[in-house]
Amino acid sequence: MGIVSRKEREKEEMRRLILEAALRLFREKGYDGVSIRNIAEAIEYSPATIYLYYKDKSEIFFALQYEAAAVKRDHLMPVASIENPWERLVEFGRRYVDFGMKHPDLYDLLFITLTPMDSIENQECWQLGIAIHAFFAETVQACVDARYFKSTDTETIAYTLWCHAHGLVSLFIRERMRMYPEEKREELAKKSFAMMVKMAESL
Amino acid sequence: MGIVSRKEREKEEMRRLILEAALRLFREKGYDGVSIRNIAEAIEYSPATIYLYYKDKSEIFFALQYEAAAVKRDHLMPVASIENPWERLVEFGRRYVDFGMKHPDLYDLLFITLTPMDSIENQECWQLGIAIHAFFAETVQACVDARYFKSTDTETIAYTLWCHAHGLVSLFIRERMRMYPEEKREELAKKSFAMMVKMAESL
DNA sequence: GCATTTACTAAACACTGTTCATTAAATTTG
DNA sequence: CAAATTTAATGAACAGTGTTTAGTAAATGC
Repeated sequence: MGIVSRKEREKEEMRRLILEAALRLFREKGYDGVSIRNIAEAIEYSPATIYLYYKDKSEIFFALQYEAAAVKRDHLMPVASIENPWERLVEFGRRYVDFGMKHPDLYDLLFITLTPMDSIENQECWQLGIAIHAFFAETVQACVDARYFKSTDTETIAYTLWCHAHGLVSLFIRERMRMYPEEKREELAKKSFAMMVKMAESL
Repeated sequence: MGIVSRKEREKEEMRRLILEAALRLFREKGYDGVSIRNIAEAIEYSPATIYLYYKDKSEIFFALQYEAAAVKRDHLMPVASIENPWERLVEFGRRYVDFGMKHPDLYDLLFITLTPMDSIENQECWQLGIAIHAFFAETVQACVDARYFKSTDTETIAYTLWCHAHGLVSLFIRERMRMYPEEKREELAKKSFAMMVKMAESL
């Protein structure tokens, strides 16, 4: 292997170094709480060096959002092997909520953060997200096809289920459950999920 | 009226001036997109003057969050006059979603923004929010008492309904419905609300 | 009229994202 | 091998941020 490929490898290593430092810092202090200077300090390089590997702060954000989408995919896609569409759907939902609770910063990155959403459609992370959503929509369609619901409005069913799951996770991780005592919050979330499953059964 | 009361009045007018400029700017550019200097420029005072009326930027945020909660209360509380608890609940939900769609920045302020939530329990805005939530919980309780649901787990029912409504609004205003064509999004939201009402009927 | 309080601000401090000229090292060329 | 060139990294700067402080000028109290 010539020096060209070594250079490329080193460049890739540097990008990883930046990304890992950024992810760790973002998890600790949030996107706005971390500066390029903080990241540079963490990897013991000058701030200007970061700009040799990423165009700006938002590009680091996009790269991390892709990582987050990949973690989410690995967390959810195992349910693809479940034959029964209804069981597959329920397990998908359970894992979606579980992902949000276990990785609040990644969930935030994917579904709440507003930052630079302008050209997101062109980003890899978006493509990955679309693919996972498509799998979800197909699973709902499979349930409709197998007459698991009275309604046949697949799109609305899928969206309604997503709304509930997203509301569940985002109220939790954005600290809007303070009217419930800390130790009851997770239990309430579990009960609500179960209730939604029951409601969906008679949908 | 002595000059003391005039001074107080002037102080109050100044606070209003700051708040109105801040609210307008926050709506246009978001909390992070607006600087103290921007607000100062808008009201034609120096940045330091702002600090004579508000301790820091987060106090302006709290004041605005209180205004937002008041707008929300005015938008929702008229339903208190609806006698039938189920009709009251449905109308409350409709207006909750409507408030979020009509005032995305206020909704954001109340239910999504993370900013300085540390000591929020002591803030007026939180008390107001708690009161509105309590009214919602009481309405659900009234429905349970009147046997509108099979389930009697009031807390979980209320929370589940809230999750769905919040998910609906927050996915919309945080731009996570891009997989649906722009012109279909609001219709989908309406359909989903209707579906949730139907589901709740058979809860 | 003079002392005091009030209202306000210019300037500074320590940050931020980002750019650019410069340096030092690695690589290619003669 | 030495000279020329490309590459990698940075120090310093620019324009912005939230916030504090010292100082001024006007309004008020005596």
